[in-house]
Amino acid sequence: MSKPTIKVLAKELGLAVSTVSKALRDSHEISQDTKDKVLKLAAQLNYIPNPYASSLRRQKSRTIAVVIPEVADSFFSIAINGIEEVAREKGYHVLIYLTHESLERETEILNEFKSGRVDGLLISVTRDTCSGTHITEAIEAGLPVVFFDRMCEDIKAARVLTDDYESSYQATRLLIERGCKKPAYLSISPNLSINQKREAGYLAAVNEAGIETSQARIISCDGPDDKITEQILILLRQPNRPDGIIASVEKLVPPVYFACKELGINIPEEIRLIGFTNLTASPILNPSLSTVTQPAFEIGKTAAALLFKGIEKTSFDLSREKLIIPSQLQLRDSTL
Amino acid sequence: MSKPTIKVLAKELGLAVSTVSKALRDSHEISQDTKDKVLKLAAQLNYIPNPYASSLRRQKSRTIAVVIPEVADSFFSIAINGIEEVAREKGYHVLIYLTHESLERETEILNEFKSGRVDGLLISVTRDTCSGTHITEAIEAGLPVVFFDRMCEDIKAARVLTDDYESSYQATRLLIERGCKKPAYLSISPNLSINQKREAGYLAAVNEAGIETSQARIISCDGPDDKITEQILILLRQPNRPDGIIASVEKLVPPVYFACKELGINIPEEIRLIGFTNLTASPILNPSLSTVTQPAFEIGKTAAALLFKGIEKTSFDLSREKLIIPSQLQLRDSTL
DNA sequence: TTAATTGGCGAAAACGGTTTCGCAAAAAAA
DNA sequence: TTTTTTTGCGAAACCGTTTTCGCCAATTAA
Repeated sequence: MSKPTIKVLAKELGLAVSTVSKALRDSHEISQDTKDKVLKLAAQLNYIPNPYASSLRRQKSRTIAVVIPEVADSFFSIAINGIEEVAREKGYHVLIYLTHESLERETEILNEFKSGRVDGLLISVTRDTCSGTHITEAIEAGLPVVFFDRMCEDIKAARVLTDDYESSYQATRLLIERGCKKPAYLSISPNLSINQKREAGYLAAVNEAGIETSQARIISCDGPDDKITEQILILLRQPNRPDGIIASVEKLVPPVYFACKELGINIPEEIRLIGFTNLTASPILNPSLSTVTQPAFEIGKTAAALLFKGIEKTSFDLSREKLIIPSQLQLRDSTL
Repeated sequence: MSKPTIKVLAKELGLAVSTVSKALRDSHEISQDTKDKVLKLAAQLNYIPNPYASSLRRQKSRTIAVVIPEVADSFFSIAINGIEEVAREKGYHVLIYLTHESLERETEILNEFKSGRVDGLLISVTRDTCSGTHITEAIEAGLPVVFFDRMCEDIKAARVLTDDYESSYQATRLLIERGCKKPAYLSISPNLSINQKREAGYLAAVNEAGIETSQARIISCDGPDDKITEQILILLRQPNRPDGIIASVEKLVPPVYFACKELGINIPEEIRLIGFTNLTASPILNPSLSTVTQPAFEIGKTAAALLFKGIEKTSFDLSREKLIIPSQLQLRDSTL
């Protein structure tokens, strides 16, 4: 029993294929009577239209792409959750692509989209992306694009972000209020949009508090992931080590804990810590971690909803949209 | 500059579309000379073949589907990493679908695949799946299917699993060796394949040690996620409370920590704990958590590789394949 | 030398839907 | 009544590839 096509439906009912097609799409040209018959037989044979035939003719795929650096990260996986939810409601399918921070891969992937494989794109860029032209090319080729979280400042496209500057400012202020005189800011990728804003927020708070630049450190933990702990150890072994740390991405949180444990530095007594993370485990860390929690699910949902608006209403100018969903500061024992 | 099709290439070069198509696919019927010309122009115009036209004609999509209960879970997100890696190598695209443990959704999704949208399926089933026929139907319709992690025992299909029985047995033995007289096993979904094996492994170890059934408890934490902690509190408030806990899924780990903290029960002095989880935060929990760590990445990679073997070699009988990749016991402070 | 083969290419028919257009009959308007 | 409009449907083109044939010329075998 091979898959029934629209042709066999037509033959079975003594109708033309065009009639069947219209009946299935509930066209007004077809009588209710005929529609009923067609629908009935279609249900009976469990007819499922071939999506590729439809895509070819209609020049749309009912598919969107999600391009992200990494999926094994609480922020991105939760965001995907939000994206999938609205895609499903809309009857769209979701293709997923991981760049692993490789601009080259990202470029390849985006280039492929010029073929019309997807109707829209949700992207959180690599840390090296802003030098490329692949995204603007895709946009110019007519692909609706929404940045979420990580974006390129100078590309005119929709974006759904969180309040990186503000939340980083608040996090830094918190450390200072709790008594930190030498708060340090840890990052991974200096030129990433979100990092620049978080860094700026940190600096604003530090300057406002009148902390000398010599005491305010911005440490960029580049290099391979397994070397991060070493870099933090070096930082914490300095005689004039920081008494507060902002871990600006999730990945930096475990290394900070490791380093403190190794050096016998007590959190929060000797060093206060706050991290940008959505880890569910934050409350059960030792000590429990104060976090800047991003609205990952909402960002995913909102970005997807925006994208669909752009896909469905061509009159809608997607590129003007800039949505900010605030993060939340959750205070726990690491900043007592 | 609209997208160049094979037709414009043909016209530009004064060739037939069939010739161009064959040249692009490096057919032996075409002279090297012609191929060079075609390839050159194609590169120049950045020609990307329309995937849907190709899919329609060839009746294959170069796309696979990944159907999982949830993506915001360290096991599944890491597994996706492995899957995406091999899909990319093979030039395949990856569609992702989340069931959120709903059998109904899963059925809808699988039904859609009868249309030929995907060439293969990687699935980790919901906790209610085994009652349905949707998977066997898909297989019978000719879709290559590989189960990974969660599967249905009685469906004849390929599977890539970890050694749930054995690792649970070892974990339980560890608790007993460290002195636990009353180890309890916590689960979420009793009828899930992986749970049954883990439960069996637990029981084997418990029986082997001669622990009375009255002291060996299997607690099923059903109900909504936010009630889990309450159920564990009830368990731990019993006068004859357990002195060891196996948290058989990641989701149970935080509630156990919460409950112990609330009741002032010390881990590991008063109760030892081991969890099935891939959380990167395990080493920095309070106390650090001993885990059964599943080879999530390898499972994803292996399952995908197997699937592609089934897709590419029709002679290969996928359904006989059963691969087991062992988990690792990582001992930390929660079982000292 | 002629016959058989090979190499290189083009015409056209798929793949399975969608959409445009045309046509007849029925209904409404004149 | 005739004319116009509406209703319901079918024929055929089309989306962009792939693939099967068939053809002619050039090469090889007989």
